[in-house]
Amino acid sequence: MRYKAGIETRDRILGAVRGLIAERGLEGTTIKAICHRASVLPGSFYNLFDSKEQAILTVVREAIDAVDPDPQHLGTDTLADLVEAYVRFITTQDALARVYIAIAVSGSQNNPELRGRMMRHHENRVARFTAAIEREHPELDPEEAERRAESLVVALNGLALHRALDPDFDVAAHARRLMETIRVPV
Amino acid sequence: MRYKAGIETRDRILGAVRGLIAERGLEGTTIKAICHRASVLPGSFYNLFDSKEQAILTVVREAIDAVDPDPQHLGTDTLADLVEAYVRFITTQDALARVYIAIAVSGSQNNPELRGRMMRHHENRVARFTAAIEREHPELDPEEAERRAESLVVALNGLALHRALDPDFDVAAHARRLMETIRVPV
DNA sequence: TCTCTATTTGAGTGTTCACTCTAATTTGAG
DNA sequence: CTCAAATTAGAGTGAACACTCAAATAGAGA
Repeated sequence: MRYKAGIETRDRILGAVRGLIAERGLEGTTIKAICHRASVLPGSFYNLFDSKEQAILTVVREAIDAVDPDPQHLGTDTLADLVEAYVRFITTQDALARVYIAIAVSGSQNNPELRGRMMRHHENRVARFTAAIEREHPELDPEEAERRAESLVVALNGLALHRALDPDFDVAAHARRLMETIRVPV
Repeated sequence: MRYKAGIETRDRILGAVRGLIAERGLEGTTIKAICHRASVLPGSFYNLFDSKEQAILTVVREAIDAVDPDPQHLGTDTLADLVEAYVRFITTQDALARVYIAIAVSGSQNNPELRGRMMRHHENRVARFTAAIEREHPELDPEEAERRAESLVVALNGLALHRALDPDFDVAAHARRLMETIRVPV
């Protein structure tokens, strides 16, 4: 992939994967479908990617990164920012959110590398939430702050899960409720 | 299926499906694997089931029912009972819990019947939780009780989701924390 | 322009999948 | 004991899958 054409094709393929995951789920994302949508033949696909899984993981990585509103870890975002970013992710990128959950449940089972990646992502997220909570509630014991952060993150994932089942589920309202529990005195 | 042999074979097949889903997930639950584990040939399988999906759905129905500790709806279980039953389900039947989540995410997408079933199940569960909360906290506005019930149920599903990713996750402890938020004054 | 290599072509490979079909065997009610 | 129906045997079907490969083409540095 050193010529312009190759880069363009790669982009087209990743776009196709994104779209297919969104519209037909992981199951419907076959090589044939990807190639058709990207106007490419299997040979070209395998000239640019080692496997179908690699292409999908590239897109999944995007999904995981999309959860994070402050990739540079400036440590300035509020709890509300973090929650809002996740709610936006769930509601506007629900296909990617679905993939995120699907990977968490089935993909991580027999794929230690992927499981490790998801776990690290979770821990980073909890750390970000913990820091925000500590900044806003200095009166809280740091350990208690972390416990609340983890509870919140896990509960937010529950919202994503339920939203996958029910498109009318009011994620934002429930997220607001969850956030309020952080303020409860010890 | 009118002879004893047929009934036994059916049980053996369902046991195989249960075990395979537990150990290898939905993806690993193929006809070949089912038949091998149940010591049966494809012809026998299709003499008793119309399709692979039918056999899997039978097992999934079990999983859904297993969540419910009081099938007769006597209306006597406490909130702690309901939460504990779900925690036990998540921790001891984690394979079924995984299936439950997997179905919720991917199965419900293009299967309206299944989606309807899951939605009804969710609503029933929320109703049960609401009733328990109202019994224990008569001071709460009924609508507020229902909102808290739904938040709790959805958050509990988040615990199930995270437990699928991390087998060491302390579901019981987090469930206890979640339950405490119910007691928070308005 | 020449040349090397990236890229594309598209038929083809081997595997796995869910499922079928016919013939043989077993079952149990009458 | 009989016999119709239930059950089992197991090879076989066609489709879909991810992936490969040798040959053709196109692009960029020399």
